[in-house]
Amino acid sequence: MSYNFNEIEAKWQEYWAKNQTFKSQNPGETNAGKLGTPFYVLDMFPYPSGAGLHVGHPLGYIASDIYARYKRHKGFNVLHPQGYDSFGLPAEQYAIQTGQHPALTTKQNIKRYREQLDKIGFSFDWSREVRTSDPEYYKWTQWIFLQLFESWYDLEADKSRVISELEEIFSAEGNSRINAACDDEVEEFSAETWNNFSSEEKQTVLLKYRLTYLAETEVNWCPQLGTVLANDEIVNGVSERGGYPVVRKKMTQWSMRISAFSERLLQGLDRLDWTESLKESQRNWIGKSVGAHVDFKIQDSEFKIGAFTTRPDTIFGVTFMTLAPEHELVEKITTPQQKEEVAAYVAASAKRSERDRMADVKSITGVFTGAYAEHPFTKEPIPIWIGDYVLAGYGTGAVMAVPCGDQRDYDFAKHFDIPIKNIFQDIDISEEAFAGKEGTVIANSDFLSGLEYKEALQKVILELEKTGHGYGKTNYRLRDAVFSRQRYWGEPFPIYYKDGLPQTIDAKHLPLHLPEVEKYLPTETGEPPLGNASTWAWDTEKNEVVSNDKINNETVFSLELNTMPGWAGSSWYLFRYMDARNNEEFVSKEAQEYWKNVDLYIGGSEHATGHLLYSRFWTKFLHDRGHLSVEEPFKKLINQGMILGESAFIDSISLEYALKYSEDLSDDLIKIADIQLAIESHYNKNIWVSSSLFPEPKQFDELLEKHIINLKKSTLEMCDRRNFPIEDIRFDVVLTPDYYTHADVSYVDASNNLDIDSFKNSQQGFQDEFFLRDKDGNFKVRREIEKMSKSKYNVVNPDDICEDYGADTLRMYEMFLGPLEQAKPWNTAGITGVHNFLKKLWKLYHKGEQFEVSEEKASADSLKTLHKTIKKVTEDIEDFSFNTSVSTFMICVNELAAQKCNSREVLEPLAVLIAPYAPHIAEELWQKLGHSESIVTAEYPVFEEKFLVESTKNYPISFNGKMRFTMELPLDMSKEEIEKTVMADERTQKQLDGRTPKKVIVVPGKIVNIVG
RNA sequence: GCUCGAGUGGCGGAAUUGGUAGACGCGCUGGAUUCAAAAUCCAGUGACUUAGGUCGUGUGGGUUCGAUUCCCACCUCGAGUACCA
Repeated sequence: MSYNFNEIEAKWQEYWAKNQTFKSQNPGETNAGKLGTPFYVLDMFPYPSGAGLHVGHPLGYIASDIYARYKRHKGFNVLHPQGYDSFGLPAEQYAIQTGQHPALTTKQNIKRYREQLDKIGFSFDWSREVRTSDPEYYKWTQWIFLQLFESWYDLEADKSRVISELEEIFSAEGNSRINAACDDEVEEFSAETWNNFSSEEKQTVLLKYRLTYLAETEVNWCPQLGTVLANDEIVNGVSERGGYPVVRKKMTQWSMRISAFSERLLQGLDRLDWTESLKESQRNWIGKSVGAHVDFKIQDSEFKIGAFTTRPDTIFGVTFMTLAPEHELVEKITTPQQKEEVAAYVAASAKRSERDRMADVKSITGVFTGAYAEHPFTKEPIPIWIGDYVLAGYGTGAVMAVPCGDQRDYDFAKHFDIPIKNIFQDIDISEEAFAGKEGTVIANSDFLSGLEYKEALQKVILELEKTGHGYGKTNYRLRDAVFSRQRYWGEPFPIYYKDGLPQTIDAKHLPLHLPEVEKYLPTETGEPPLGNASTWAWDTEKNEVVSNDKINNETVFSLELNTMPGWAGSSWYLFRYMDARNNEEFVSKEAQEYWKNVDLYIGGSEHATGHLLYSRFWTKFLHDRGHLSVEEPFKKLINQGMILGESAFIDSISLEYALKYSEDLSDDLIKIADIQLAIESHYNKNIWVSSSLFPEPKQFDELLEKHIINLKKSTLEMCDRRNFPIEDIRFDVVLTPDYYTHADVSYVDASNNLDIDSFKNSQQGFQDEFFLRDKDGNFKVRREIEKMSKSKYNVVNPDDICEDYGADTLRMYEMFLGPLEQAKPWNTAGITGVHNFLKKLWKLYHKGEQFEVSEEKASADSLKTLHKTIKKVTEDIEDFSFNTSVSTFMICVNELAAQKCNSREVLEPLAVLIAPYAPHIAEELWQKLGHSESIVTAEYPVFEEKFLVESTKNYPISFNGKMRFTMELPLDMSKEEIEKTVMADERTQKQLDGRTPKKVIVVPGKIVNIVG
């Protein structure tokens, strides 16, 4: 019986679905037997795009599936769910173009995804599937939003607390003593003032403390997408999705006070088993810097400028200050003489997009305000400048410039001829600034002179605090995250507005369903798409959504028009899987305490500063508020490398031919033009050239010549027809590489030959073009590695691989390609090797067409092969080194085949061992071996050292470190005896050629090295 | 610029603690089988070579009896980040 993979795979996929083989039990749910230790394996949430899965997507899913299946064999109660991050931009963009409801598109895409996933044989527990766009799911996303709204951050206790406790504190002692995370411009008030506040005033103040708050902020506005974007959604100054320009704009937006968690998010990294590079990205993103805040009084003014610096020890080197153009004091302090120049500069820099600013980091621009600050210690006047190298969003938006110690300040000072004061002992700063810290001695600095960096740092902070000019401060680059999106396809906020202030809809009335709209575009007045909904008002008496015309601002109010961003739903989904159908809570306490958090998370590194940071933030928050027992969502995380596509390119050349006539005809321009036009219309097509012709110009010329002869012939014929004197026409043919284009890889075979006919028929515009083949009659494409994408025509579909080779082959081949974390190109060339291996495996259990397994004792060799394999494969799985375990299986099967082993004693454990990798074939063999239950929970084979014990070792004998020959020696032989035996060997004597060795190194069980 | 990775045959890659460099697979070469092809099986396959050897893991140095592995300097490529005071 041959290995009929299509039949086997369909059979077992149906069996698993029917028997719910991978359904995991929560405590209390189970009726039979004891649950194993819980183990949670999760893949990063897929967005179901219209393009479907390509072979790159399942890489991580296969790895996690192998691990999940392995853990089941080891007796764990494994939670391995899957679902869809189904809100998002692409479905909405598609809706705008086609009018099709994004819910419909999303549903179709999910269906396609599911079909593709099922074909690969994943062991997902589909009974727990979630979709973020499902009201039963987003009800809880809205609920979490309400919890955030009802919370503030106590920096003293380093913990989120419920907002009513803050109100109590305010009414007892005001806000002067409380250390809470809040907006910058909160004013101090006493308990008395607070208690006399109106309800509106109180709400306005509280909004500045809530963990999600409404405030006018500088946002990244993307006009093409019609929405704001978070910092992590912008790549190189353009939108991550679509690549559209992004500009700065002030807008009233919901934000998340993630900055309050900066330190905890940073510290928590040390306890996570994540890759160092990923942790490093998060550290950089959080961007902690320790230094001081220094206040500079402005001369002849009531204002002062606060500046953050990491080098307060260099304060005596300050020779100017620079403000960001957006800084609020700019307008107030600029002197009348400078007003015009400053206004022009501010206006100009406001117009520059983020991208322009990034593209142009080299040119130094700035303008003097005319105002002077006062040095806190020397009381000397310091000129205040503005410059756009200072970012409004970082620190206070003001820099105390120390040109001798900071290169940007140095360059700025040089450019505008501002003095540079050297405050470093024995350091030359005539060419560039000196940024060194350790070992530097401060000079020229009053009470800091003669001190080393560290001492100076401590002393100056002490002095600043003593004189009230500043204090030690830690700054973070991490900004609060903008949470509003001016889009349709997202979670609606459970918020309505009363007198311009946001009011929450009580949790018991959730979910607040996404309304239907006619159009998915912004309204004519520029409001978000929800502004198109006619039934989008909240009736506070009936507690339901009612028609907009009922709005009276007494009992019926207008609802929030923004929706939540994509990361809302994905920041907590891991907990929903634990208890996916719970209608009372987002997750039950028991279920969460049982599963805790994700033990193994596999996904791409592109989520480093988005999803992975936001979900850590929400987990910490929900933990603080007592809803979760854990503080981190993902214990161990592995980034799978991207599978790249091998694009196929075809190149075209153009023939430039000049027609030259004899003198007397040369001025007959009309006729020349006529001829040229005729030639061009005749040869008005691209000439595509096989890439095999490029490296060999001779062959190329030869082939081309034929072509040119035809060209000449037809030209001459034409001249003849038109009564043109042809004798004097000369052709100058010049070849120039013209342009290239992608050819769909599905028309290219493994040897890079293009199936020209199929290609011409499928891709528009090539029907009449000319393809120049090489002398073997082939047309070869040029290959190049690129990201796998539909637009590059290099997508390989996993369904096709499953069809041709089977899912088991696909699974093993993807693992065999190389280390999981490494990016690698997809190349089908090697897939036959893996497929042949599975065929060989199948054959071990068969004799001819018959299944046949012997009940006799296996040979010592076969048992050794088996146990060697158990050992290596188990170690490899634990290390996530799946590529080497595939090799190990190949070696195992090759050896067993050579040993002619067909003993049940070996073949039965082997089937279990390979089941995580190739589950379908393993199930089939398991059934043939006589088992009625699925192999999925079969016990994992136990490694026994005794089968590997050897009595001899084939010692490599090296001379000066180079291996020359090997010698079989007993392992229990002593060092001295080994040396004696080796020295006595004639090959040793031959190598030595009469010399006496200086030294003989014997490492028993390892090596012998003879020196001399 | 900074941070983190990585450089090994024709290709993907292996060598887990410093101990036989190139496992395993692809490709290629030769052979068996076949009318033929596919499939399958067997053998070979780092380079050079005077056939004894010599060289060989990005480059140059170092430590060591012994280095792909450890240390120093440099080069190249990839990823992330970018005026962060």
